[in-house]
Amino acid sequence: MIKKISRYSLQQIFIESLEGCNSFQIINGLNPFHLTLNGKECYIYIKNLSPAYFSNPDIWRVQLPRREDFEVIKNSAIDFILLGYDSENKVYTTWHPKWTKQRLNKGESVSFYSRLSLQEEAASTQSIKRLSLNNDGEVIAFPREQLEFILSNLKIFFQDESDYVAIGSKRRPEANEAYKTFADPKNIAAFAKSMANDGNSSATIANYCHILRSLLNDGYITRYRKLFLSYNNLNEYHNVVSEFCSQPEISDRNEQWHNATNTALNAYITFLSKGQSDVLHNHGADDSPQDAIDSPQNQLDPPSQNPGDKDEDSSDIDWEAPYTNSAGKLTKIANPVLIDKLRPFLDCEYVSPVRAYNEIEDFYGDRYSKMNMGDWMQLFKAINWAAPYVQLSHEASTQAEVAKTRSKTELLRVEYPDGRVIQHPKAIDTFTEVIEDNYPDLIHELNILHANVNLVTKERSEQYASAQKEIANGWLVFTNINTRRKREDLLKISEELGLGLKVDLVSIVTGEIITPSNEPSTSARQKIKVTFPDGRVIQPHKVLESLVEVVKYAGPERVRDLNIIVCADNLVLKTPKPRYIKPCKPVGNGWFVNTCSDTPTKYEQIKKISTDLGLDLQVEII
DNA sequence: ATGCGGTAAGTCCATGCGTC
DNA sequence: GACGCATGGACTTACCGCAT
Repeated sequence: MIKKISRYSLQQIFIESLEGCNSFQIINGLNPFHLTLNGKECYIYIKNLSPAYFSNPDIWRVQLPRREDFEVIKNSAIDFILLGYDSENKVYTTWHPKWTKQRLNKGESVSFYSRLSLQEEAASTQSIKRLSLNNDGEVIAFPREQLEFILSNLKIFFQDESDYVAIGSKRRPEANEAYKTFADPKNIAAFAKSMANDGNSSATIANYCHILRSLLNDGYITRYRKLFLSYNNLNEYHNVVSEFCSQPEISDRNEQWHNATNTALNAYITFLSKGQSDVLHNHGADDSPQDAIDSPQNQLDPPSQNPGDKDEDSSDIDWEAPYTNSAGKLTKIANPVLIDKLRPFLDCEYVSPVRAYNEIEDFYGDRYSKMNMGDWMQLFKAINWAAPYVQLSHEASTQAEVAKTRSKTELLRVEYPDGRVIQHPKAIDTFTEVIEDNYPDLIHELNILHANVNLVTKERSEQYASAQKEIANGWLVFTNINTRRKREDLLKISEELGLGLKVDLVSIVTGEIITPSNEPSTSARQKIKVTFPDGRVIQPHKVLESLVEVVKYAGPERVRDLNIIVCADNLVLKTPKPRYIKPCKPVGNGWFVNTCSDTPTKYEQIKKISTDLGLDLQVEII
C-alpha cells in the first residue's frame, strides 16, 4: 500500500524539490549525502515514512539504521538532517538535528515518529505543521515546496538552546546513568570524605555540601536537568556548570552560598568523574564535542612526501591527457603534485572536500570548466590514499582502465542527439525514464523478452511483478536485468526506433565513462529459447529452466528412457549423488533433472529430447 | 590466468511484533 | 503509546567450480 521509493530516488526527489534554488550543491554521497545550501554544509538522509503498525494507524515513522558510514557524520561538526518523505502527500518531516545526531548509530534502528494526520494537514494546507511528540521531541511536517525554506531556517524551528533531546531514551543509557549519579544525594557524603582526605577545611566542606544538597533538594538540578542530560559523561558536565550557575534563581543564591556555587559543582563533578574513571576511561576530557570540532584543523599537516620531489620527477609528464575524456572531463586525479596538495584535506580523519575543491580551482583554473563539484567529488573518492600515485605508462589507456573496473558497479548514461544526458544514481531509473520518454507502445511492439516477459507490457507477470516498474500510461518495464543488459536493450531500442541514443556505462567508483567495445549480448548470460508446437515461447533468464521446462513437457520417464548421460549418470534420476544434489532440479513425481552442464550441452540435450521423442520443438541459443 | 555460469552470502528496507 | 529488534523479500555482490 505504501509506495516504496528507493533511497536514490528519494535523493532525486529532494534535488527536484530544490528546483529553482541555485545555491545548492551536492558534494558527495548517495543518500546519505553531503551538500551545501546557501553557503551552509549539512548531511542529509532521507527515508520513506511508513506506518508504525501500532493500534493507532495515525502513528507513522522512519527508522534510522545503524550504518558504518554514519560514523563520519556523527563525528563531524556539520549538521545532520534526517528527512522522512511521504510520497502520497509529497510532504517531508524532520526532527531536531541535534537530537537526531545524538541518536544516530545508538541502536540498530532508531525510530522517529510522525503522524499521518499531520502529514495530510501539511499537504492540504500547503503549510508547515509542527507537533509535540510524547517523547519530549517535536516533528515538523512540510510540503516539499518548502524544503529550501525549512533547511535554511532550521535553527529557527529547532533553536539550539531548545529542548533537549531524547531524555530518558532507552538508547542513551550513558547519559541517563551519568545524570542519575549526579543527582543522587547519597554521593554527597562520599564527596565530603574525599574533600577531607584532600586536606580541605571543614568550613569549605560544609559549605560545598550545603550548596549541593540545596541544589538537589530544592529542585534546581531537576529543573535544569536538560542541560546536564545533553551530555553522556559526568566529566562533560563541567561544560554546563557556568550556564547552570548563570540562571537567575541560582545566581541569586550564590552570594548566600559564599559565591562558591560554581566551584562546588565543579569539585563535585570532578569527584564523581574520578569515581567512575575505571568505567569511563574511554570518555576522557579530550572527548568533548568542542575538541571534536577542532580536530580537523589539527589534522591539516600530516607528514607527507615533499611535493617538490614529485615535481622534479613529474615535470615532463602530462598527467592529464591520458585521463581526459572526449567530454573534456578528467577521469582520474593522477598528477602527483596535485595529489600532495589534496592530501591534507582528503586523507585525514575529517575530510574537507570543499577545501580540496578550492585547491582544484587554484591548480587547474578554467582547464576543466565542464566539470562540476560532483564530478570532482567522485574523483576525490576514487583516490586510494594508501597508494595514490599512478604509474603512467604508454599502456595506460582507457581500455586498460575499463578492464580494471569491469567488475565494479556501473551506472547507465544516456545521451540524446540534442546533447541532453540522463544519468541517475541508479541504472534502473535511467532505464525506465528513457523508455518512458521514447514510445513505450512501440517498444512493446519490439517484443524484447526477458524471462519470457515483454520488456514493456501492461500485463503483470506473476513471477516478476515486483521487477516490473510502472511508468506513464500504465506501462510496466521489466527491470530484473543487469546494467549491461539494460544498456544493450536501450541500444536495440534506439536502433529499431531510430532514436540516435548514445548509451554508455559510468563506473560508480571512478566516474569514468565506459563504452564497451564488445558486441551486444556477448557479455550477457546466454539463454535458450524454446518454441513449443502450440506456439508457447519460453526464454528464461537461466538456461537450466529451459531444460527443466522441456523435461517436464516431455515427461521425466520418457526422457530417462533416452538414456542421456550427464555427470556419469542419467540426465533424469531420482537419487542424485551428493555432489549433484544442488544442480538436480525437480521435474515432478520425485524425478530430478541434472542441470550440471554448460549451455551448449543443455541445448544439445533439449534438441535430442525433441528429436528422439518427436516433440517438434524449435530450440535456439540467444 | 581468465571468463563464465551458477549459487551463496550480504545488504537494504519495509513490515511485524514483543517489551516497557 | 513508544521503542527498537526481528523478520523476510528483493536485490546486489562475492565467491566457487569448471572450462578454456
